Amino acid sequence: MATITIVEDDSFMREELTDILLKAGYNVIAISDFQDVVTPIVANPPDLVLLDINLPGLSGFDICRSLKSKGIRPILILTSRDKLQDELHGLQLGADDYLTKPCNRDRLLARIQNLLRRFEGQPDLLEGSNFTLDPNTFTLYKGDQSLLLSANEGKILKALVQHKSEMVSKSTLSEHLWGTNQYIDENALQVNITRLRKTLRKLDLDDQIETIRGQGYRLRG
Amino acid sequence: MATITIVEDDSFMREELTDILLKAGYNVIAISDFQDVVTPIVANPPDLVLLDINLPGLSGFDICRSLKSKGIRPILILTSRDKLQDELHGLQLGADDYLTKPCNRDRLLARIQNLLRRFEGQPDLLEGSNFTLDPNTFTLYKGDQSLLLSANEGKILKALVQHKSEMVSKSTLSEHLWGTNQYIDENALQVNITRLRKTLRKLDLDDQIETIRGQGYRLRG
DNA sequence: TAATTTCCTTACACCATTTGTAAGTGTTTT
DNA sequence: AAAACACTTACAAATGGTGTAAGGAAATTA
Repeated sequence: MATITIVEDDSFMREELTDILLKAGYNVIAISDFQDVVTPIVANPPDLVLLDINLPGLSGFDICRSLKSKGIRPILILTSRDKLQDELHGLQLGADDYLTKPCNRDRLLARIQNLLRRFEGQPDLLEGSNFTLDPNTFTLYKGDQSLLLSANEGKILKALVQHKSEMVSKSTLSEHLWGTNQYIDENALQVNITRLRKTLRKLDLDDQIETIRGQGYRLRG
Repeated sequence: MATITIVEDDSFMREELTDILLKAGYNVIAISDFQDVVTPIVANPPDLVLLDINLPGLSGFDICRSLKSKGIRPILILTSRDKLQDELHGLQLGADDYLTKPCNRDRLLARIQNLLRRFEGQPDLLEGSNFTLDPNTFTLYKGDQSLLLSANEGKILKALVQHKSEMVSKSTLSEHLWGTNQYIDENALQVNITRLRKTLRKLDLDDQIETIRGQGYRLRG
């Protein structure tokens, strides 16, 4: 069974987490000395690290990246601040998922299960019918060629690929581009579609995006 | 012992590779049906894939990315074309290393050993004393902040971090920036150093780069 | 067919970023 | 004090991304 290391300074929280995980059948190592968190973890690499980002006097973010640079993954971040910013920063690199405290038991276990499953082999490439998209860097691949999409192109194509072969409404695409209900001229979307099509053509990807009149767009394949 | 899957259409080559790997103590699965390469590999994921990029009628690059999107890694590419371009493309995403045919036995085994060691946990973040650098995306991390460096800034910092606390000569840095012996005004390097320092200061990283008069620069720490 | 709606494309202007050059100032060494 | 070296600032050019506008193309409807 998988081993999970807990890094959490609040002793009550730490024991509760330990209890939950033990009962769920995981091996648990709880760190209680915060002088040097990284080396003991590296010395005995677990299958997952549960990391409180708010440690007294320490930067959880630095610990997170330090662990990752040593190959320790996945890392699930615990945070009491429920500000979106921090979560994004945590995910931006190093962390693989986050959770806000106080956390529901089932939710916690679900996330952990998810990460463990996912990290038996890590994917994170989206496959179209004729191409592959890295949704993080917006790099487009086909055969031995590759291409960096612009932000707008990437957002559109990502949305389309995620709804593989299903129609994506214009308003949905607008949200992906400019956020919810930030209304921009509808033509702006059209222009960006045109530009994406043009870019796709550079890799001989013609006729990938089908337009559904009055509704939205759809990826062919 | 680790399992290695071989994808190679030339039967002579395939048997030779199989032989070498078996004698080295690996479990070997050799694919001989090239109708659908990906699914059998996904069904039985090996610890490493040895992939000939020149398959008749197939795009080895597509296979490569398809495998990676399914979480199959590492992938070591075999190529008979010794063009640098292809190798770079192979590495750009999906492949984790490459090898040109015909290949030396010891070299092959060394590469494989390397990859297997590396992929027990994958790092690829460079750690400075106060910061972390992703040398691929040139993203700079410190605490909960991050920052995208420009190409020049990234190249310089990468070179400095790689020679942690050792001096890096101006000519070496020039090579990292503009390639070997492409002489550009020495002042250009100074300017780029200034810019990097300024950027570092945005994350409160002051006095990171020490100048060694008449010689070059050095990372403090 | 004609009118209307919807979509596509091109050109334009604006902005932000990156970068080498140049010139002047500061600092160290001799 | 002079020379050598390093630092900084400003400038201009190039590049790329973006929304807007306007006109043409295509599909739909009457």
